[in-house]
This record gives sequence, structure tokens and C-alpha cells, in this order.
Amino acid sequence: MTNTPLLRIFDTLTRKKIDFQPLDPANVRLYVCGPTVYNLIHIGNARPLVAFDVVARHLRRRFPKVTYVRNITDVEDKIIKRAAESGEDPTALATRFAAEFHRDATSLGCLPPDVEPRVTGHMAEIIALIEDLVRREVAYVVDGGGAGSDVYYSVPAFAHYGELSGQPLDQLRDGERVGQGERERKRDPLDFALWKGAKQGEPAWPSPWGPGRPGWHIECSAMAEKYLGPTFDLHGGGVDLVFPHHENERAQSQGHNGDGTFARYWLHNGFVNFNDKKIAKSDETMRHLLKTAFIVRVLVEKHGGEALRYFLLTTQYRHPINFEVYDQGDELRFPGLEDAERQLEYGYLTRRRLDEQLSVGKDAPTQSGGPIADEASGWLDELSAALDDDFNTAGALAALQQGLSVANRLLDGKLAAPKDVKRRTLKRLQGDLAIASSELGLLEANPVEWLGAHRTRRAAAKKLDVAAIEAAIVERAAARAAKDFARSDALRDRVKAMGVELMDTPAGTTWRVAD
RNA sequence: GGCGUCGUCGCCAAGUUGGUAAGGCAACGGACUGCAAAUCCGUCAUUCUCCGGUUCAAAUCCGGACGACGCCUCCA
Repeated sequence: MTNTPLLRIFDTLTRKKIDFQPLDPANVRLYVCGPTVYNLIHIGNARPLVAFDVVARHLRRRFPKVTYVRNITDVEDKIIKRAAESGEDPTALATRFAAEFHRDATSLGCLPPDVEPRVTGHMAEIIALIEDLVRREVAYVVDGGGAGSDVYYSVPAFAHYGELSGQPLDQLRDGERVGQGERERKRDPLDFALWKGAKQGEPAWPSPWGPGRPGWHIECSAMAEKYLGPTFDLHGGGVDLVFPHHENERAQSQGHNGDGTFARYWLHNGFVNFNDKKIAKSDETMRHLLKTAFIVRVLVEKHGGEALRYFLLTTQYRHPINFEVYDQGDELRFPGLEDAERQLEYGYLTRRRLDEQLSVGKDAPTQSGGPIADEASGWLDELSAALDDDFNTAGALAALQQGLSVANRLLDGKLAAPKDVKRRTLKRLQGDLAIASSELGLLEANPVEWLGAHRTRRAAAKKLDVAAIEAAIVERAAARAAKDFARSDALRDRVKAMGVELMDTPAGTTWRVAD
């Protein structure tokens, strides 16, 4: 195997699509900014989760080892605020929502990262890093007005500040809004807090500057270094994190380890828009939707986590994705998720047919060496090539579609092929589909179970009387046996009116919830 | 004001180191079926927001116009 670069990645820092050359091909290292756990996550939070899950999966396919680190921020202003509102202990609240987050991540088909560090478990590392920055005089201590002192990072001390976000310093200063009381403490309006002295009632940890807590950005610098070293390959997150979060992480880490250290490639996912607009908390309607319909838990309940995942992968991760919603009287409809469900149903139906076909007959022991139908080769390579090209999942999904389509054509006898070639091809397709599934995190479930669960969920959503449907099927079977087609059709019409389609197969009649 | 992304069929969405427009949904026609569903087949962008330019050749490069969205403030 040659070492020619396989992957092309759009890097935020250079704003170009460039070849990916890992520092150590034997261990590719990836850091992604995880959630601040103060809430159930919404669809916007789900995008980086899914996008970087595919990044990690694909890297694992291409390299022998990948170390994927995704943090959990469990000390932060929003958590403190939320906890104060409900009277809950901030730590307990964070722990609770971290667990909820894991549940959602799992339902979205995301594999756990290799390391999932939490801020509360890394106070020593954070404090050591800040101490070093103070020692190097790129940070300074200021009386915080409370029990402990504040520590600020001195932006003018870092020559490369603004590079990542492409913002000239004076422009950033123009936009800067300094909070009450901070103005007189900061030497420069761009300086940001590394450590915040504790105020009344806030969670605090002991430090050389008295009781306090870390600022928002420092934890990522400290934890990335601890698990991935001073310099690592990829750093990901949402576009909104480019400034100030990632700009600041970079400043801290390079201030500590020197120029050229820290992340070598920066990846940022685009936003999920709602009817072409950003899901902003400032808008009344959106705020309401964010608390209700856009919650991952709610969407998963209605359409399944895999449909949400599929939807999020229909657009390349960097581009904005539009989440359409329309109000149909008493319920909200999400065409993107409905479409995704249809695609998944097609995929699982195909996989089920494949499994059924290959489980019967014992002809043609499938030597893997023999020829297979031309149409069945190529699509998996196309899928991988699409992912090699800046993780183009939309292109990968198109390739997957080809694979599924070939399987169906073969099963339908639409492709001319000798019996042994056909069987070998089906076997190959089954294997290739499994590889594609594991790359995308899609169609990985047992087809029979998935289709059953899918039907059950949809039947429940439509409040269907399953017993009545099954009774109708039994009655219709008798009518058909007696060639009483008028009766048979009447029964079909009856369930059709309920929104159910009957499917006659050699193995008997089954049913599905109509679209 | 500064920085950046984008504008491809009714809808979603690939394709931009230039070489003659993937795929999906919807729609229509057909095969299969007692009738259906599922599946399969066929039709569905002489054209890529618009105007110029470079070129044998441009959705892809350059210039301009118009439009959309985002960041610069908590935010995925």
C-alpha cells in the first residue's frame, strides 16, 4: 500500500481544500468540541455530532488507528444559570444532561469517541496551563472583585490572533462588546478570561488565584493537549465556534507550546437552518420550536434516529442544511425526515430481500474469487471516494443508492447473469453493503427488526388499530382462497382507508403504513 | 462597516486543478399483480441567477451586477 494522500479536506485556516497528511499515519488524532450540557440537545446540536461521527468512521476505515476525543463541557455560565433557575445543583444538572446527551447520540447512530473528557475532571491540567501562560506573560492576573482573582489572556501578546477567523484585529475591536465591570479589568478589549474568580453561590475550585472556575475556552486547550499532545491532526466543531472559541483555543495553546502547534486542520460544520434562516434564540417562534419540535428526542420519537441521521447526511457537512417545517393543521410535518424514512425503508427492504434470497438454497458455494456482475462493482469505491473528498456524504449516499438498486435488479432477474455469478454477486453485495453501512452509520440494524419497529412507530403515530388490520388480512385470505375477489378488494379498500397498504407475497400477506 | 459561504430540474442535492450536467423525492407512462403494494423499466435541466471576458472548449477560470445566508455577541 502506498502512502499517497487519500483524503482531501477543506481547512478553515487556509480556506482551501488540501491533501490530508497525518502527523502520524499510525495514529490519526481528532478533537471535536462536544456539548455544554445544560439542556436536551436540538437538531442543530445533532449536526456536528453526526458529521464528525462520519469523519471518525471514515478515518478509521482509511487509517489503522484513530484517536477521537470529544469533550463534555460541564462547567459553564449557562449551566450555572440554568441550575440557579431550577434550584438544582449545577454539577447534578450537568451530569443529568450528559446522560441524556449520550442517549441521543446513541439514537443518532453515533459511536462513542475514544476519550470523552469533562472539564470538572481536568482542573489540575487547566490550572497548570494557565499558570504557564501567566509565567510566559501572555496572561495576567487581575483582582476579580470577589473571593478570587481573574486571569485574562493578553491577545496583543499573540501575533497570530485573528488568523483562523480571518479577522484583522482592529476590526475585531470594533465589534467587541465588553461586559459590565470587565472594561476596567482588561488591558485590551479583546482579552478573554482564562479563569474567573468565584462569585457568591457559584461553583468554585481552588487555584493559585483563589477559588474560581475556568473560562470558556481553556478546557479544550488543556484536554486536547492531555489526550492528543501539543500538536494533533484535526479539530472540528460548528462554524459559530470559529470565533471566538477556536481562535482563543489556538491562541492559548500556541501561547503555551509555540507557533505551529495545536490543530493542523480545522473542520467546521455548517448550520441547520429552519426555513432558510438560522435557528436563532432571539426569534419568538424559533425559541418555541427549539424547546419543542426541534428537540432531538422529539424528532427521534416521531421519525426514528436513523432518519434524522440520514437527513443530516444528505448535505455535505460544511454547507448549511435547510430543515423544512410545515404546519399541517394539528401537526408539524418535516418533509426532510419523511423522505429520509422512505429511503431507509427502501434500503432495509432491499437488505431483507438479499438476506432471504441468500438464506435459501445451497447451490453454488460462493467462492469469493469468481467473477461478479459488472454492475455490482464500482459503487462502493465511489462511495469511499466521495468520503475521501472532504467527507462528501451526499455523494456517498448517491453511491449507496446505486448499490441498493443493483441488488434489487439482480433479485428481480433484470440483470442477465449465470446462476453462480448471480449468487456470488448477491453475496458480494451483501458484504459491500455492510461495509457501506458501517462507514455511514446507516442501515446497520437487523432489517426485519428495523422494518417491524418502523411500522410499529408509524402505526402508533396514526393510531391504527393493528388487530383490526390483521383480522382483515385473515378474512381476506379466506376470500381470496375462495376466489371471492369482490370481497377481497372490499377488505383491501377498508384498510386502505385507514392508511394501510396490503402486500401479497409468496409467504403471505403483510402490510405497511402508507406514505 | 470588516470577514466568509453560497445561488445547479417543481423540491432535496452532487459535480468547480475546464472537456461537454450524478443520485434521490415528486410527476407521468409501462412491466409485474386477480386487483394492489413493494420492486424493476422508461420519460423528466441543450442548461447550471444575470451580463461581459479568457479558451478549441466554462456550471467550473477572470471581471461586474443582482440575490440568499452566516460570523464579528451566548450559540452546534
